[in-house]
Amino acid sequence: MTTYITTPIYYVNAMPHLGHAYTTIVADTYSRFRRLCGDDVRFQTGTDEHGEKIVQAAEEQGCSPREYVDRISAAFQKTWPLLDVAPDNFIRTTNAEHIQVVQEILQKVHDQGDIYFSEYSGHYCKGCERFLTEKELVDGKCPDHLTVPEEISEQNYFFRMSRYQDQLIDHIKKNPEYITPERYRNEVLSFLSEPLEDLCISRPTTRLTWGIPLPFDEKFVTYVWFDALINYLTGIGYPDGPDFEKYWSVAEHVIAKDILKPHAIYWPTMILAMGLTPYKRLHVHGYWNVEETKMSKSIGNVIKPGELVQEYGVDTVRYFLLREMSFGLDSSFSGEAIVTRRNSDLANDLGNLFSRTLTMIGKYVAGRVPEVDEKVVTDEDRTLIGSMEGMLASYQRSMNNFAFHRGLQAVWEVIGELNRYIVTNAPWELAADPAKKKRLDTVLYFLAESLRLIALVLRPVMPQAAEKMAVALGLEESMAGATLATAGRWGILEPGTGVAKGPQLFPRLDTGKQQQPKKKAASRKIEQPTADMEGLITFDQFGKVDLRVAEIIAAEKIKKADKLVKLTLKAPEERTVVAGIAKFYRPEELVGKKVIIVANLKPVKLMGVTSQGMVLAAKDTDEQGRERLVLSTVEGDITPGSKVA
RNA sequence: GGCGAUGUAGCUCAGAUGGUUAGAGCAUACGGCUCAUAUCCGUAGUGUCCGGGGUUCAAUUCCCUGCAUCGCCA
Repeated sequence: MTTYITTPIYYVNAMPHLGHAYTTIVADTYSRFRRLCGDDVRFQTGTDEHGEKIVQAAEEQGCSPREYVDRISAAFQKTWPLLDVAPDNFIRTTNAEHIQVVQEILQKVHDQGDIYFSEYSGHYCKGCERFLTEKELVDGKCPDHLTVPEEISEQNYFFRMSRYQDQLIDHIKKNPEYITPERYRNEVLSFLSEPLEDLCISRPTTRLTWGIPLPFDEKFVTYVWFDALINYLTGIGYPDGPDFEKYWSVAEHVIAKDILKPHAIYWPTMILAMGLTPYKRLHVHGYWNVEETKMSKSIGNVIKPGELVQEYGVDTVRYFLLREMSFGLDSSFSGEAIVTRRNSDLANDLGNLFSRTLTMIGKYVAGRVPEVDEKVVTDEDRTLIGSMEGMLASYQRSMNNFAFHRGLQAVWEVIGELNRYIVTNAPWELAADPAKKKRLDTVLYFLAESLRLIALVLRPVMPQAAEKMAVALGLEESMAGATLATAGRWGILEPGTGVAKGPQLFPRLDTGKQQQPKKKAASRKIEQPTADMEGLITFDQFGKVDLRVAEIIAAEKIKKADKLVKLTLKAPEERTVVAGIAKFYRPEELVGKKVIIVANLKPVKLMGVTSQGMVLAAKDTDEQGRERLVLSTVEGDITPGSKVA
């Protein structure tokens, strides 16, 4: 498979901030994830460098536009390695190749009649770099910049976006995943339900020269979108580069919600006008709210990615951003939230799990991965393998859908399970008894192998921590080219592998608050049955459930309820039980069956019928997603009312 | 003004084409363990599931309406 993932190219009127960092980390993580899946991946980011604001900013700083954009673009290029972001290509709209391709495309689209010349006038706001409508003005001023717009009459070139409107609507409707999450797809469709206006794509050179000249009229330069969006094509060698076909057919764009319209409307219509196939998916994310206000360049509460990394570490920053934000929604950002995530998820749960496991392998089995003895493998062990496999599946599904928070949640669920596994198996007790050596070996193998899988799936999110884990587990070389197909299975770790605990993976960070040592409370014994771990119950607890064999002596469907059947049972007394099995059994075929019931369930009224207990049944789903349900019964003849235990 | 989204524990959020006792993490209290990074495990909670009406045997879930917040459009 092949993957082409892009970030927007960032406008160089501002230095890199949290918003840029998030978008780019998302794209980087996805690119690493697809590589982990074995894909041929191309990941591109870059800078957008033309326009009026750039000229202004350069003037303010007393340098030429060229010097200015070189400097800011360099700042972006220097920022990404700090975040462990590794694009395959960094494109700049001032590149000669890009400029040439933009001009070729403009000429082609112009030649086919999709670009026309027209005159209009209006209130032009320099800050917005666009004309404002009367209604947008507040007291005659631009509401965003609080300045009075200039009255300008201008001739310009327009792109016939409207010509491709129906084709675009059709494409979006036929491809539910074209724009995700769904809320943004709906927003675009709602916008498209009104006729589109054509798009102004030029600026006269009398007003702006810092842009790409129109090939068919040298008195004009291209204005923003026809220049910027085309980077997605020029970056992979459009029109005839060898990689173009390969990557364009699978192009996926990541953007923040503020540039939804250009990416979901302008860009696809441009693509259609060029005669290309639309990109594959557009992933739209929300904003980070900082201290209750939106991240904005103009407000000034800008968070510098480099400083974040310096303070918390790159892995923590990446983990936090991906874990904390539900992709598509807004989230709030605070140092306190980062520290909480770092300490509880990374230091306490993962770091400590890793540390205690490696220490025990060092102490109890001389630092070598031990062998599993099949004879001492328990049901709990098999459940653990199942959990790890379940985690791998749900992780992959979530990462593919850009639900990074869910993917990480799945990983942390098994981390919790492993911490419980250590407590229930208490390797320190096994180690104290030489007769339990094989069990000890098996438990430690299960832990090490689970950690190997965790290190594998964390690679896209926290490359450095995952690498440290791999090194400590003695598999740095075999990890290098590993994919989920080759290494994402249980039982790969070789017994005998030398394991060496390194420094702490994630030292705890100071919360700022003084940690009060917990005072020892007077111990006080309360006798009560307690569960040893979630999901397990004690024998006493099990003993409270009164399971019995019951014979169905009558059955009738409850009217107006499509799932419910009223059963009369002999167990041995007669009782009424309502069961939700009407979709799977007809009443007449139920009579005479001996089923297993929970006899001491608190009675409950369903559809006006009091149900005294519950019938046990097993349920699954076949490959078509159809549900199947089979009643639990007993093998052989036995008196109704017999206890099941 | 039009369209849409959201409103669930102290905080951040899951949730079910309507069905027993509404969940998770963080925070809090208590107990246990000692392999581990003052970590880990267990137990305990608290909820007008935004308000009001309707449909239904049954609504946090469906419908209507109001309020609040947010987004898109005009």
